[in-house]
Amino acid sequence: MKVSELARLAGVTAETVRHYTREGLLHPERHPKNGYQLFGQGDLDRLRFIQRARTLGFGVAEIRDILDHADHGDSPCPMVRDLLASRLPQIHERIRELQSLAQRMEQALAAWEEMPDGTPDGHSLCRLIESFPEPLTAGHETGEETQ
Amino acid sequence: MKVSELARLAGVTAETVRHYTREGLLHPERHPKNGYQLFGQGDLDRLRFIQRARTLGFGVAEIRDILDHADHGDSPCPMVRDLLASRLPQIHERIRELQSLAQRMEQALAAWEEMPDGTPDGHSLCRLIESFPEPLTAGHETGEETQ
DNA sequence: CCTTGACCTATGGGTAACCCAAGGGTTTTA
DNA sequence: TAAAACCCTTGGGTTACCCATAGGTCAAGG
Repeated sequence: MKVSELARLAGVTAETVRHYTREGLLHPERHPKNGYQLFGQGDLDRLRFIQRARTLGFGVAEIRDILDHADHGDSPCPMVRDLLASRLPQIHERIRELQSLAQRMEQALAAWEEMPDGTPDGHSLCRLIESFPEPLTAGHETGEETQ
Repeated sequence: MKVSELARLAGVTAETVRHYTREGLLHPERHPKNGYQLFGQGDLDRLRFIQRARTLGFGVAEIRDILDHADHGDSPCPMVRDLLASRLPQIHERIRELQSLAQRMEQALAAWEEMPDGTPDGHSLCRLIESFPEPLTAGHETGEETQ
């Protein structure tokens, strides 16, 4: 099958399939005449594996390593377990950060209700933000907010 | 003060200060002789405001809009409130996703313990992942309460 | 005076996992 | 046979920065 059909069967875009192929997760054959990528049933299984691994938080490069191991006949399970175990605390940390963020947002919205309406003064920027606690400038602990 | 001093006072890197300046969040003067960026106390306040807004989940472009409004004498508070209100459900959704992810990871690690050890067969990739449910393109599986 | 080292500048490339547009070839279908 | 539909590759965009490079500037010491 060709790119679009594989993509449709797996529920992703054709671009995603091409992306995985570029990144070395899929190894389609090429039609000798027109250069089209040709996938088989195994590639569909492989793509579904990729999707499940993604939902488990694995990155594309990690999944490539896992698949490479498996392609060499090695069991990737120990690698998978180690990756899972090392990532899990980070996920929990991220959850805590987001819960804290949600709490701050709700707090801000609640505070808004009780404030002198409008507060259209150019002096202050926005009390809702200005009155918020410092983001812990001094301590600088682990907890970069990026994504 | 110069870039590094402002950065140090706010607890960020000089690169971050330059980044915000490039993105139009800060408007330092320029030393006419050497072109150095010159910041004042107001810029420190502004930078702290930016930091607080970031911890509330605002993006750099949004903060620029907020600051621009304020610079024009308009109260940015309605904008802030709307942004907050529209983003909050997404944060909660993201939390749910991550909790589901953590749960799947823990489930996988627990399943590992009970499996026939090693399972070093090249046929299957990794049962821990293969036996997992489909990503469910648009659904909430075994959800969990947050709050 | 001159060098060293710390600081400044602008530019460009990298990150993660894709999405999208452009330009051009191929296959299918009406 | 010609348009519709699909394929290819290349390159640029997304977020919020970080880092490397090359070169200009400044304070202090020898």
